[in-house]
Amino acid sequence: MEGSTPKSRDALRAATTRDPERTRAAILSAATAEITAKGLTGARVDAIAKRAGVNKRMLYHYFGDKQGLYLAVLEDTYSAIRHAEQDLHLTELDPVAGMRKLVLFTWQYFIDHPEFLSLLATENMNRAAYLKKSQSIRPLHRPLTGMIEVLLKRGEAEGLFRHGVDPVELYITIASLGFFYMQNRHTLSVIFGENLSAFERLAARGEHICEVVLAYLQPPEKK
Amino acid sequence: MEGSTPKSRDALRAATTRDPERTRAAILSAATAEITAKGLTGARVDAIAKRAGVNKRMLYHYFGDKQGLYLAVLEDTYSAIRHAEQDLHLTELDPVAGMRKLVLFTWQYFIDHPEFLSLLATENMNRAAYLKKSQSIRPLHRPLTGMIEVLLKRGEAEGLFRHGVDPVELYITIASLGFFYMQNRHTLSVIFGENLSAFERLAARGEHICEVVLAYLQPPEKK
Amino acid sequence: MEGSTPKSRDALRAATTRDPERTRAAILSAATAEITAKGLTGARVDAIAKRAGVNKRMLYHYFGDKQGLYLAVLEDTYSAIRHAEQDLHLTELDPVAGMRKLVLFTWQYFIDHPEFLSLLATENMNRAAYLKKSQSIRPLHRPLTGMIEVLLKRGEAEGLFRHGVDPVELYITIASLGFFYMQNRHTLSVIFGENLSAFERLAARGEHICEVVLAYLQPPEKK
Amino acid sequence: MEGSTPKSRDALRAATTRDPERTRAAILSAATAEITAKGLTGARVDAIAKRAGVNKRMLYHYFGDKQGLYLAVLEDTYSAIRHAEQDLHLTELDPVAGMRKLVLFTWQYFIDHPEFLSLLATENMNRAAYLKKSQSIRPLHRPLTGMIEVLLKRGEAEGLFRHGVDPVELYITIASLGFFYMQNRHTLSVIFGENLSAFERLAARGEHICEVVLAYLQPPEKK
DNA sequence: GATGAATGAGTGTTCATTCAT
DNA sequence: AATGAATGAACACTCATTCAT
Repeated sequence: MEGSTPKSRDALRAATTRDPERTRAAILSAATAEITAKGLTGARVDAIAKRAGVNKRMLYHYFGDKQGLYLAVLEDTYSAIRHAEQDLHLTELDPVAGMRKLVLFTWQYFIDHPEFLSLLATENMNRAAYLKKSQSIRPLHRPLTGMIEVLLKRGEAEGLFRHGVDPVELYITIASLGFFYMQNRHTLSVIFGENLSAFERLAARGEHICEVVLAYLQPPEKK
Repeated sequence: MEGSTPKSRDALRAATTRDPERTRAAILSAATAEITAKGLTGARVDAIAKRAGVNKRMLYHYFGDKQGLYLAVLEDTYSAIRHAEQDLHLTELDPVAGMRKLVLFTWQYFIDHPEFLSLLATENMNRAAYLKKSQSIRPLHRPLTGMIEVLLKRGEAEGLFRHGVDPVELYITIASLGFFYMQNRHTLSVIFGENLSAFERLAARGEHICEVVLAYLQPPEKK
Repeated sequence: MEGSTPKSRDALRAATTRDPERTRAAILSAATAEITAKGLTGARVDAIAKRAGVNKRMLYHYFGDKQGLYLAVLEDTYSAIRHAEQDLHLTELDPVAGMRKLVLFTWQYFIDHPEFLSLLATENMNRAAYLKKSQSIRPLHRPLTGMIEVLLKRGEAEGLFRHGVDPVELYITIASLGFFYMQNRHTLSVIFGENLSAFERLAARGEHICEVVLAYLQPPEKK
Repeated sequence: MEGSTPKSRDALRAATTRDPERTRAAILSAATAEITAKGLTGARVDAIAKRAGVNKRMLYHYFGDKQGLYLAVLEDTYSAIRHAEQDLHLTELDPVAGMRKLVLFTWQYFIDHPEFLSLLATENMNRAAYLKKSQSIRPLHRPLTGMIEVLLKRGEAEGLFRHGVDPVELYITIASLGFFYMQNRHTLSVIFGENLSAFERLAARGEHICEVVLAYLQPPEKK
């Protein structure tokens, strides 16, 4: 079972050369894979080291202990999605197009990054104990709400969106509709007797999410 | 660290009398608490036994092993929500009222039963491996989709709901909007700098969810 | 693995009727099977009870504890071979025929009763600790040496056997030649790459043992 | 109960230095003692570790698990006797002297190495399940039968031995006569009321075994 | 910077035995 | 006489972490 974890290309190079940067990256990548697959308590330090192709002692050298490594994984993972969002340049688009782009990007991101879903589940089982200790994560999120706020304000002014929508509440709704589906698709597929991971099913869900969000944003007076 | 886990009333009675029914229930209840708090790998068999106030050997007597106990918890937990839904008698209400009742019930259920959220997160990290083994869970879900289907059909006929809504997709959306919020409220509170667990915040979210769902269901021609 | 132990006919009757004699016999028979298959430490009290089709508590009722049960098995097993030997009525035969009959009987007994071999191995790993406690086993063996002594004396007087053969030493030799082969046939088959359990192989070994014993007994002056 | 198991000299050195070779040897030696004293199921991993003076975890580091350790003990023990036999250089002696040397060596080896007897008993209760998995044991035995074959052929040619003696059958007979006696001397001493472990008794048995084997080998025409 | 050996507290599980009915 | 629930000590094995080189 343990034997099947293949060394990544990073891992192979880390084993042969003395490249601290690469060693660190290999550990982080291996840790992300292990922890998101098995949870924090389920992940094994030995398995991470083997997967990274690195001596176990190195984990402690670079990250202090298992918890430090976990925190690094958490920060790294949050950072990735927030930076990807920045690259969307939503505020340069018109409100409806911008909102649609955000919704679809978010949905696609959850499809492409199951490790993000998994990590959040783990961290919330810990009641965000590690996240609270992080100095770097909180500031990452200001641009996100800012961006949504701009879109909402402009849409409101142009009569495209309803009044009084809370940007945080809205973002949570956007995330919910994709996150829950992707995270729980295994149990949902069983209880409903349908394969929710099928490609067409995912596309249909994306369209559904757009409809739900946009229907909600539509101003009532237009009806 | 965990020495303070208090014995429940069930536990105290199970310890003094020879009542298999009660012993089994005490174990199941303690296991649910432990597993939902720490995950399957994080939960400790010793802690479950101590919390239930029974000898550790009894867990194995009644449930075979830790995995068997986990499966029992899973079945028990799923059964509870599905039976509570049946008690709503939704099909006796008019479509909009029925839908609203389902949405609010679901939201309130997630607030009241954090163990349900937690357990689903755990099971999905296992890719539903245990759920797939259960014989009893699948049939539990037929009435749920049936109930929603009836509401949708009637609403559609009466011109209250849009056409072509998929009951499974809709239920997933209803669940998403509450589940994600409650499950991830710890991390969300940190990253957005707001206390999402506050009482008024929960009430507001409930109202928001209703609006989102009903806005989506509204037929486009009415707008 | 545990599921395959079938209840014997004794076991089935013991379960339905209140027949102490039969219950006791069923337990003894099940215990013999378990203990000789897995050794004293390897045998499980639960497995014995299940195999006997009897409540575990009954083992304690009839035999005190696991060790008492083991001692009963030991006495029962020794008693069986010694009584079978008595039934040979060796002293009524002429010396060579009598000796040959003893040798072949012993060999056949080991073939037919692997549990005897197994139990002796177990008891000798305990340095005969239980056997020493038994009151009934020692007296069982006087007829055996007596019988051999008679044969040797008569054979010696008739010039058929060499002088000064010690009956105990001779019996040990007779037993050795069959016992070792049967007890260790599994490892011997592996290390020598031959199937020592094959029917013809067993027959050949029986003839070989006879030859060895009789060659030894032949008086040197005859050569 | 077993608290008095003293640390061997190997064990004491292994505890103080970081010497993998010695640690491994100390574990193997301790395991041999424990397993041969109590059988595979009776042997305790904790007891082995304590006796070896190493941390329990090291057993798993070097040998995988208890079964792997047992297999190593088995291979090590078989290897020892087979190499000791090679050192006899039997084929350089005349047939009768060579055979006598083999017989007496075998007898003395069983006296000196009770662990060999015990281990074979254990392995045969397992129906040689572990031995069958070993890659290294089978080849060890070819020289033994080869050696005996040479002696038999030469003895036959010189008219000293009878025709048609099977080397495997003969070796089993030689081993039987000593093995059974040593392995079962505890029960035999009880049932026959004699101390079969007494020094003079062992010497007498050695002489008896030689007589039996050589009497069998003597050609019939000489009689 | 990097390694493999070493540790002690703990993991799920099993044991022979006893209790209450 | 017979049963199934209940027990506590022990079982093989694993964990994150540290030491010596």
